[in-house]
Amino acid sequence: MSFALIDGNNFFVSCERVFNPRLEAKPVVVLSNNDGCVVARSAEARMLGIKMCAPWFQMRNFARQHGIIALSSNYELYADMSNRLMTVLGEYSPQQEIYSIDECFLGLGGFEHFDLVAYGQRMRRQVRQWLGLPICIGIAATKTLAKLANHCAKKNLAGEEGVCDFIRMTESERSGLFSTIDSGEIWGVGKQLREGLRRRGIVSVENLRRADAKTLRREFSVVLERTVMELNGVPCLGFEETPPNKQQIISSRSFGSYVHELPELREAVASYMARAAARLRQQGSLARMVQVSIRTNPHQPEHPQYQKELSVPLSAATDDSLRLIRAALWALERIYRPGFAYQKAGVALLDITQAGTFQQDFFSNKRDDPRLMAAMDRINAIWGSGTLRSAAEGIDQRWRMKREKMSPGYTTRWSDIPRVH
DNA sequence: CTATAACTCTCAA
DNA sequence: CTAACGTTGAGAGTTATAG
Repeated sequence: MSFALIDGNNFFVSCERVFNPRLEAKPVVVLSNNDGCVVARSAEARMLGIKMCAPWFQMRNFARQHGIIALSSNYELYADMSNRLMTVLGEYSPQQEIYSIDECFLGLGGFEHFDLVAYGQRMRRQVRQWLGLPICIGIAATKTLAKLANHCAKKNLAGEEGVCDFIRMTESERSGLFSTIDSGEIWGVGKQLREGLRRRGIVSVENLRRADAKTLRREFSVVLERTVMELNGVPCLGFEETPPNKQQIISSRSFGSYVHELPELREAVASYMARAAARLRQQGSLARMVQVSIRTNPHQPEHPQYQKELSVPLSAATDDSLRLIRAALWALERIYRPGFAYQKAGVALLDITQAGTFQQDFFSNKRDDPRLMAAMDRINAIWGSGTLRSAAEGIDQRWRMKREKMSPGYTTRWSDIPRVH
């Protein structure tokens, strides 16, 4: 068995460039929600030393000096481009695992007699021509190695023109290459683990690959043991073609500006819960627990800080937005304290079960009417989400996040398509 | 005491 | 111009609690 991992090159920036060629060859960054931090940067922006997750307001001046173009994130656009990308790539194998908005694995079992590098080049050309997006491709015997091969393709450490195939390399070529790569580049090795490994003299990918898996399991975790085996070509990670239902659904967001009063918080919490409940119904599940959290801005320690969350068990599992909103607001009332500048609120649906298999409420004869939610979901599907909503979500929604530099919905909104004069 | 629930930490994109 | 630092989810491991 072998795997390919296909990954978009600075995906969000590339999506923007497809529809705005003036961004080509310039330093461009895309910002997180609320125009907070850098979440994607073009090669030119990276060269200028812009770091991932850098708070935007701190680098405003630097950006102005160097002509860096910043854009708010336009998730509608990226999600739509992602769907197109995944559809095109899915044609290249009967097995596809969509891992994130810009990444997927393809199962290449039975493709061994192919020239896989040429196959990868074909994918690249087609995606470039059909969608205008640049991608890189890593090919190897396990998912962890395919991720690493993709990294090598991106950084031009090995392979040719954005395609890197470890299977085709000799053992000594791989050893040589792996000795030059830091362990932190490996999928599953984050900041903590990298530091722990370094203390034991394990610095490079090659060091880790040669280390004793059982010992590492004892000293770290079973996860690291699997990683080591995967690096040695032993597949430990399965293929997830159909993503399992979520076990928890979270909806949280920072506000456009601080919120002080309960009524505004109530609107936000109701809105977040409506979103979460819609996703719950989409996967055909019910939730038995609702959690609400609010907090001030932890980056301003000189201001009074407050952070609190509360979980509420429901007497019966439900997917009814109105019922879930009532529970969330009940929890919010209990954790709200006046006198603080709230920066963020969130809700979570927990203890999720499949619809139809749940325990009915012993103490209540009230039943949800599924027709109401079905009608609401259909109306919002046709006319846009939020068209029909609970009054608790509010009208003005002044707390909504800021996105001051957002590009148009080029592929999803007729009204946003620029006119040609 | 064990089994499970609840919570914390880490990682990822 | 102001003031200003993301979101979502999984899984492992640890601690608390119930019986």
